[in-house]
Amino acid sequence: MTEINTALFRHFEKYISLSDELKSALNDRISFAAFKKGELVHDANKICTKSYFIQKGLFRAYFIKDGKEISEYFPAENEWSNSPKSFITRQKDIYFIEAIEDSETFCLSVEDLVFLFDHYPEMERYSRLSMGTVFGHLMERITSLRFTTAKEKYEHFIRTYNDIHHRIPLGMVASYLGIAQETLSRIRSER
Amino acid sequence: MTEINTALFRHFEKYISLSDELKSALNDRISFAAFKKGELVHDANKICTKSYFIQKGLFRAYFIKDGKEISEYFPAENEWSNSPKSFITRQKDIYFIEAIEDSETFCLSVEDLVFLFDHYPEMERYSRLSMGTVFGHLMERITSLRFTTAKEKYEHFIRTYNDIHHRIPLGMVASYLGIAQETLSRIRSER
DNA sequence: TAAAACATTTGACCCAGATCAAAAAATCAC
DNA sequence: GTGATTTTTTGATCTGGGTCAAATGTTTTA
Repeated sequence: MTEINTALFRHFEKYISLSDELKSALNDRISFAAFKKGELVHDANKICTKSYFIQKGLFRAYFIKDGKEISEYFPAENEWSNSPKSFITRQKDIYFIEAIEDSETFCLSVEDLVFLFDHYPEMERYSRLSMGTVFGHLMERITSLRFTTAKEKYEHFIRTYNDIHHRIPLGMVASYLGIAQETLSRIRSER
Repeated sequence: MTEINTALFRHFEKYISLSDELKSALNDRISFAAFKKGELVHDANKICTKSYFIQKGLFRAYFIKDGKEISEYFPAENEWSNSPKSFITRQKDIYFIEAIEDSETFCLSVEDLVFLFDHYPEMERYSRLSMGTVFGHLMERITSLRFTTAKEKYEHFIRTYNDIHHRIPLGMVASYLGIAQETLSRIRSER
């Protein structure tokens, strides 16, 4: 059991308790993967078969609309990252994922995850509970997108991405918020 | 096993297979509840301890902002309805739920659900898988809210709420979409 | 370290959709 | 069925923020 895995185990233990048996099953199935800044982690032209737990670094999930990259969200330290629909349904979806910083991750394949679900019911519980957390974030984001000015959207973003927001280039933040780059620049300058 | 429960069992069986044992456990714990049009199903001033599976009818989840009711979503036939965060965390949250039509539902309490999770791991799996579906809807909605005109938002709404959309009053649709009532009225008239 | 590539800022202009106001239509309650 | 309430429509006006264009700043690469 490496030093490295402790961050990941700690993450699981926020939701369930890990038996030694499950720990070793996880260890057997999870591998290490590093990405350089700008490197493509997942290509929308392929089916997403892997999920990455970010130990250090920062990713960006985005899709292309009218030839422009639209950022969808920014998976960071201690979060899983994949193309959700593609990963679950085993079909292609629209999302690309790239590393916006040099990153270190733990990698788990769908097949291995399915194996874990089938043999360790706690993993189902972990999945249910952790999805609940993300669920809440999505609902908050929907509310924030509907009845707020551009400035309020930006302020909500800063709250959500707390210590990460300054690591994300302005243009990416603008498309994440659904506002023009120029507008965001003006908002920033008047603070 | 009543005739009525078949709709609910069919719903579960979209995700997992139900053993006779689980079926009877569900039967023991699920009760029937009817609501009249306009009746409050859940009050934001209380903790949400029950989840309702709508067999017939239509609900609306909303919250109050600046004294006005903002519709969040419209749970309909063959869907569960509750105040998600309140139900999960056992704390108060901002959502009210009301029946916008005379409705018939099956009711399951948190305690009973927890019991089912603890004794039937398939239920954890059901929960994980069905949350995945909802997850996809939320992500689509986020995309639809960001880069679209009021008309496109309305068209996306009609696609999402397919055969239900004509049962929802205009004003509620407008606040769901985050556009002014007047704008929605104009969009409708020019179709 | 220069020049190419990329990201951010600033300026001018314009329009989708918000807001305010009031009429018309639909629904409800007695 | 009729008046009262609620909901929807229509009209007039105004503004936040989008778009286009160009300047400035910052990274990257060779």
